[in-house]
Amino acid sequence: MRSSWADAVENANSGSVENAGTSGASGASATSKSAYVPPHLRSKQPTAEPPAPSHTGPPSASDRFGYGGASGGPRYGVPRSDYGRQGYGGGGRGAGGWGSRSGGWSREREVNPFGNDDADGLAESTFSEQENTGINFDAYEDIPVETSGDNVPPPVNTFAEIDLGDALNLNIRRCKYVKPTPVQRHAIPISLAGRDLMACAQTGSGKTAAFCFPIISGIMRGGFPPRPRGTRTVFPLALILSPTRELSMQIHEEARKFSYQTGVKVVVAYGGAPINQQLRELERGVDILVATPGRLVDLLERAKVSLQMIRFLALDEADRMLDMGFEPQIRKIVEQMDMPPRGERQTMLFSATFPKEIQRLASDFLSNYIFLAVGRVGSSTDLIVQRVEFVPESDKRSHLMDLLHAQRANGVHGKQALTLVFVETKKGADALEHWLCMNHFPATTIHGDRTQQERELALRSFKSGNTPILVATDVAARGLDIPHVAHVINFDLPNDIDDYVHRIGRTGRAGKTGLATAFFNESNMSLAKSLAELMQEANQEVPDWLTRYASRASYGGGKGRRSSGARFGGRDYRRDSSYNRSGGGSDYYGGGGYGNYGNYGGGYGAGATSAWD
DNA sequence: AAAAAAT
Repeated sequence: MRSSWADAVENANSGSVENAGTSGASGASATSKSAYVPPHLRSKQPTAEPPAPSHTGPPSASDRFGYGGASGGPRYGVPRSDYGRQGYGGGGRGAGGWGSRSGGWSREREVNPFGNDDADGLAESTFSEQENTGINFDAYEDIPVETSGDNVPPPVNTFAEIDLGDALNLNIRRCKYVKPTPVQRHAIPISLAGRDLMACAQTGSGKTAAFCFPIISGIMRGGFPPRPRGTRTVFPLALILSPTRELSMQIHEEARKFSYQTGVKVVVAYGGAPINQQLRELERGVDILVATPGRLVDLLERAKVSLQMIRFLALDEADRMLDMGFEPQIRKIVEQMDMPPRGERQTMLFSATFPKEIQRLASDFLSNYIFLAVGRVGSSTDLIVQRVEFVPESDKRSHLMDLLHAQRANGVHGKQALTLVFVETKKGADALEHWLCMNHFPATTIHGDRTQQERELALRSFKSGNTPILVATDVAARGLDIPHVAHVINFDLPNDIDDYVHRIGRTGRAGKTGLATAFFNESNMSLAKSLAELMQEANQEVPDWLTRYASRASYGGGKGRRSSGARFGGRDYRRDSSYNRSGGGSDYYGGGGYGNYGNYGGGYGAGATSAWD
């Protein structure tokens, strides 16, 4: 019989995971780098006269490797000499203390992104407690972490240990962040040291701040180049790419808070919305550009945007950005336009999952990078109760109805308990939404066939609790931070276990518990093995019938053991024996290209042990 | 086979 889902959550097994220390350094040897050449001194002639930097530009390659690159020994804590140090370390000047913009758009009045009248938002009562963040800080203990790479900078325990600057520190307080999350503790020092980074961490664990803080801080330290004259082309200093429009919007909103009154301007550009308004925003000035790939390519081809001045590149949901659908566009943006090559810019890749083959592709964009894997808040997926039920295709609707009725009966619905239902197709999403509405369950839907307006309306309506059921395709699977999602239902299971991981990650966020229910039937056999293993590793109850399906050889294909590692995120592919045997960097795989993607099930089963096994 | 991402 079925117990209520609320009971299931309550009875969640919250066994703790043993804490694994950071592992020893291994991985790629540093490759030699040529000295940094500012964009305006490079041989390639720009389409327009680029701005002359008011400083020495991005850190030189040798500087970038202050944590033990090719030559320099460890230089922990040594201040950067190439950055103007006036105001460094908190000169008490508040906003703009590090690098005041010499011209351009800093004098424009900036809208308070915190949405309150208390522009400072610093009344003691509001930032002294954790309740506003909704983050369960107790769950932060015993988070397993793995780092690898050369000379990994040590993590910090408090924001105070990091010198991000007065203006940014003020915004951290305004955001009511009390202490850094695990991914922030590790990733921020790595980024501030100028190192490239590949990070596995769930969204909702503070990932956006983990790459935004170093970018904002780095831009302020580096100083703002004067605006170019005689051209309408804009030259952002940082680029953040994400796979969906809504995620780009979300990152933009967060980044605006972090950069409030720092003089750092954040602009977002994505498709489905009028380009003219985005162009106007860009022309008013941009330091950090948040974008989806298609619209950015459009802007680049129209020469509205140049990437010549890029100092920081961040790819969110990096494994999706490098999969079959996106890889050509990303390569075009990163390798075939005018962005400085790896080693000259600083590159950060973030995702909750990082299959080995994708890591190989990603290493093309990185230079002597550090790999970081951080467990979820509360360790792994302990905070999500995962259930899988055998539901024939024809019974799915009535079964869904049963679940929803049970929730309603338990008073678990409305604003505080949203339900996110994933389906496979856009048509299926529309059909299910319609059917739910007919049956008096207020639902809406989000998928790629809807207009951008409809998509945004649907998301707002869901978030507000107005329509507490959202039927979604995979457009909503990644990155979206929707508070109060209590239940994720995989009405149709995805074919890829990593997609499953991202989907269920929409609940159980920020240290809260959640429930994930999957409808499994004959058409999901290819997922049986990986799903059973994933649930087992997350200490979830695996039904016997699923174990039986999983053990059948004919169904055991798929990916075999999870490519992305056991409990979360993944493992540095450079540490695999095949890599170590090659004794080289990514060049060894130069001819590998993308062709093998999808075949990476074999080959490393026994070798893919994790630090927590 | 599907979804996402430019017009």
